[in-house]
Amino acid sequence: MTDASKENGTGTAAVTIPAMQDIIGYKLRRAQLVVFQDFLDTFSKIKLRPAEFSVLTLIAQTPGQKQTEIAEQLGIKRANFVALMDGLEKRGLAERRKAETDKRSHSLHLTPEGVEFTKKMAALWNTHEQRMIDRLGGPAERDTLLALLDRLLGAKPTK
Amino acid sequence: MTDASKENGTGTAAVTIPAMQDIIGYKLRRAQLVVFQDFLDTFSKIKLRPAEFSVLTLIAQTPGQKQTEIAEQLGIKRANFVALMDGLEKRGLAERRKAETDKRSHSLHLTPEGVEFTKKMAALWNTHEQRMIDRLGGPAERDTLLALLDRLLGAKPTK
DNA sequence: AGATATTGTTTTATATCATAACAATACTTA
DNA sequence: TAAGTATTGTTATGATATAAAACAATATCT
Repeated sequence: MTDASKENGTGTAAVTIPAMQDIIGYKLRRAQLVVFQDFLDTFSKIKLRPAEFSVLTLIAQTPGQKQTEIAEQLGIKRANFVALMDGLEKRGLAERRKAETDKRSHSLHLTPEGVEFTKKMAALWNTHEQRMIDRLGGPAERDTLLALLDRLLGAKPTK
Repeated sequence: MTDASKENGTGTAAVTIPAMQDIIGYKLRRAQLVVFQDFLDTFSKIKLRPAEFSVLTLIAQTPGQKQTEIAEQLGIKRANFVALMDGLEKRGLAERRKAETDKRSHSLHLTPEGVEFTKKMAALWNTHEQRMIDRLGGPAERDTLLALLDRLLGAKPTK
């Protein structure tokens, strides 16, 4: 029995002290750190961090979105997105364009160099992701993991 | 097909741009944040953060270990452990005792109040963990998830 | 005994993340 | 149309997490 609450025969519910290894949140955190470390090692050669990777990926996927839209999808506060985007722009990978329809907003695009960079990035990512899939045991296990994680993500607190 | 690399019929391997939702590391991170948020909400009433929870749990489980041992198990740098332990000590939940055998080290113990506190903590944790298990679909799915996460944790980079 | 290692600690640097305020622009509605 | 309100990108700032370097006290090794 791995459940944390059990009956102890006295009529009172015993509160079992959890074992850290069996705690969902703890193991999630440790696993995330391990996977991110592999990511960081993999991408150190092109000096790209996870947040930058995700932004370039979203821009490549759907060019023209504005900053707030990209930031929101990734759970990045728009205030913190500014420096991140500044970095990508200074490296010549992405650019802000004044939107015609809404002069407040910037629509985001990859530069030609950004397109090239993104290809190398995606190739690197493949090696990283394949390593993670191998560790899991194969694509079926990867799919299972993603499905379970989706369940955790599913119902955000209504509050 | 959710694989990132496929054949495109030209004889050259196409590098597919990953979809963020299918990236193991990304989904892991998002799920971890959601679970931690539930933890934070649950434990805000007793002002306890995840790191403090884990330290109290390990001390309760095995009293008398020294700081470095506890810190190492949790992946906390011993330098950063000091302030954390200071906090628990100031709250009267745990204490450092001079070790007889090694005057450099401190052996860590719960105070009587710490023991009481830990019971309330464990009860709160049960509600949190049960919520996570419910989201996953049940204890079987929880076990599956933990097993998959263990695989990711298994082979730390030899480097 | 002398060299070397470990323990807890302080200090410091960096990265991450959240909040508040602001100017420019857009939208709503009276 | 004018006035009030909301949104967008931005700056500034604070909180937290994390890592590294150095140090004194003590332990261990040779």
